[in-house]
Amino acid sequence: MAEMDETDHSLLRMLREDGRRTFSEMAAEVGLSVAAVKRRVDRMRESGVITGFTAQVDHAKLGWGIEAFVELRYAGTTPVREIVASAYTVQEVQAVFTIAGDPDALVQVRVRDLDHLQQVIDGLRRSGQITGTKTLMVLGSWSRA
Amino acid sequence: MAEMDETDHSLLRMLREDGRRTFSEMAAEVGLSVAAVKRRVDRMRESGVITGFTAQVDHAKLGWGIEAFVELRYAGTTPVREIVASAYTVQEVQAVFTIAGDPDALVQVRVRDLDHLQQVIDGLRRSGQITGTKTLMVLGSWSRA
DNA sequence: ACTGAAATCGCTGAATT
DNA sequence: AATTCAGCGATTTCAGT
Repeated sequence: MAEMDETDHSLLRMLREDGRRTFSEMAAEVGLSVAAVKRRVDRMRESGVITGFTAQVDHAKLGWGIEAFVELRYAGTTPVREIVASAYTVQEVQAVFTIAGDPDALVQVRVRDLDHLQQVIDGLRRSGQITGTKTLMVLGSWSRA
Repeated sequence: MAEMDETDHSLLRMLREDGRRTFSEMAAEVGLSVAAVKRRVDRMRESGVITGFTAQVDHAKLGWGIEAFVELRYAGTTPVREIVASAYTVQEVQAVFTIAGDPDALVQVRVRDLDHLQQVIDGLRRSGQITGTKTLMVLGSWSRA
């Protein structure tokens, strides 16, 4: 677990709110020099606390308006790495969570329309030793990020 | 739905891979001038395709090592906005997805340990007209981000 | 819509305390 | 571990095409 003081937490919060905020802006806000802020952010990257930076995208604006979670149940003999690997081969899969208990995995997918969702679910069913699925269609989502 | 050409998609892909990539780098890669690239990225922000930029964080390195999804079922009379609002009052909630059918909502939480998880689930149960919960503990996760 | 140039502003590393 | 400073590179705006 990384050593982080209050200033580091402030910088991290600022970068989560706006990943392109400049070192100068942040330096003014925390009351340090630009070089000191850069050093701290570099350190958070090196220690692995910050794993990267990314643009946040409104997928609906790109015509991928449908989001769903698919609960997957696998045959008892399926190893975890195979569960993940098989789900991941489906391009529309955004994230895979392996789960303790039932279901075995929760897969987040993003698709253009319901036909497309049907195809993706079929793809998931074909991609491993799957014994059952349950699809949770997302009506709305709110994220703290 | 926003009008995006192939160049826009390339720029968007680059910014999803590294949200702090410079305009100069991207300009070299797509074969346009820096000013043209800036104009396109500005346009994607204005049109809402890009909603922001953020730092990606390894929460386990900060001591928040446990992730879970909690399926929530509400009393039939509960309006959606109240479902979201009540779940959101719990600080450890990372995201709320309202769902068509059963369950009514899927809530992603991040906590320090199992005691903490217990408290968060109790908090969720208290925060609205909840008739049932089911917790899915995440063992591992892989994201395309 | 893109280019190129000019001015501004921010980043980076080295020397210093 | 923070500061200051100097050199360099990136951003931003604008006139021209």
